[in-house]
Amino acid sequence: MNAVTEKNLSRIQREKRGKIQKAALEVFSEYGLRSATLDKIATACGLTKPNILYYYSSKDQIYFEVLNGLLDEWVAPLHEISKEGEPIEELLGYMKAKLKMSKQKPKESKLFANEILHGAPLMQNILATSLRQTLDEKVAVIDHWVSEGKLANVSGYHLFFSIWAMTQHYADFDVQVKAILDKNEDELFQDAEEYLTNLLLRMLSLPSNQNHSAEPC
Amino acid sequence: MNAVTEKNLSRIQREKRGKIQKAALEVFSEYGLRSATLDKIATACGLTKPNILYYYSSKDQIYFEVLNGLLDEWVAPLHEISKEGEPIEELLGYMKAKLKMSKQKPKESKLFANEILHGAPLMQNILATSLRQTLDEKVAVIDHWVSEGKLANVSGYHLFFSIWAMTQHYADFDVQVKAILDKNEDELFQDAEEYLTNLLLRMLSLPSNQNHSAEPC
DNA sequence: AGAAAAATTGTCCATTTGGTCAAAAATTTA
DNA sequence: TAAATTTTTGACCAAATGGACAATTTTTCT
Repeated sequence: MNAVTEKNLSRIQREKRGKIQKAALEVFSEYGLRSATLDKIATACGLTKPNILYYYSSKDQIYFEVLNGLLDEWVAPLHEISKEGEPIEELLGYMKAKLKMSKQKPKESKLFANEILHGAPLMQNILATSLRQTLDEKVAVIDHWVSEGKLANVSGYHLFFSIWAMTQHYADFDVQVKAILDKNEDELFQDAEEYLTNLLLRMLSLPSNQNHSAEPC
Repeated sequence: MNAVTEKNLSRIQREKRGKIQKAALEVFSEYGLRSATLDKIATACGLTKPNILYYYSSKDQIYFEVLNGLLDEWVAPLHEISKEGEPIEELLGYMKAKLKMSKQKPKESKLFANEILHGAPLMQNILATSLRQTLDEKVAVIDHWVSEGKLANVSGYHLFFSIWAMTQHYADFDVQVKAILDKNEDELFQDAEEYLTNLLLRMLSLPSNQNHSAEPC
């Protein structure tokens, strides 16, 4: 019949599952898996608790679905790093993409942060296989750039760790950031981007000659 | 009578409260406030649940005491930054102190991270007053160094954010880091320190002349 | 030692919460 | 329109859990 609709779900099913997932993201990202209650999710999406359980078999399953549904999107910017591109440009672009996600998707960021913070019981496998493999590839690209003399000599792994840490910090610890800085969000992220751009430029540029022009003394 | 013992607690009280706090740190840092149960804490310290409630009036109070008991220690390295010292040395020292804490006190780091991640309901006040004030002072020091030409021109606030983010990342997201890198902890933190030292050196050194010696072309 | 105070515990309770289920309501299909 | 199917819900249950409390044991003090 309706082989076109994704996963063969009826209109109602797609709508309701969507509502539930959206509400679940709100609640899980704010409270974490355990503190989030089905009642909170139910209230947030205007359904009753048994109705939610008609669409998902358990609270854990909702959590799993939400987490998994966001995973690809979350890792996507990493795939955009191109071996063919200009090294520093590529890495600056990656940082900016991650920072943009922190600004526009803080709930998602917090959801992942919370999951990893508590041992990543549902993701450890993915981290150690899929993410690790992707990262290994990108680190190889960085090593290549370094060996070609297009990039200062840095550890690719730690470079990625620090980009993750610094960009996600503005989402995950926004309460702290906002307790210290009064700026509005636009200003804040503008400043952050400027700061991080400068940081990466200094970090990644070759020490002797900035840019490409070697200018002998 | 025993006016010397801190807070006038008996030997037994000091011992038991210590045990409870230690166990509570384990459990709270692993599970978070809500998922942690008094039974888990009781098991972890070898006491019964009612016995714990003899020393602390509620689970929330235990959490509050643990968090507060660690706060001073947590912020301490910030106070060590001296206006009189050599700027880059001071900031490298701060980074190293924070990194050392991530290595030696990952549970504490996770406890704070979790608290802030979920809106810092018990700390927002402290963040916005005490921490903010201390940080303002230290940022003023950095601005002073910058204006004196002893440091590259960077935003002090964002510099601190990035140092916090990068160092605490190795504790808070250790599961992810370890899923990606096989190194043992000593190696890992050794590499991290090297990487971060390099990063800060490049970030903070004045662009034209490294070190202090201006060597005209 | 004996009394007083402190510490410990077994038992119990109320609330929260994930989940069940049968019945009712709404929707789709024939 | 009537039957079949899907969706929704009110009522209910069992387990988990924070906490109360009286009784008992241990420690301290005189």
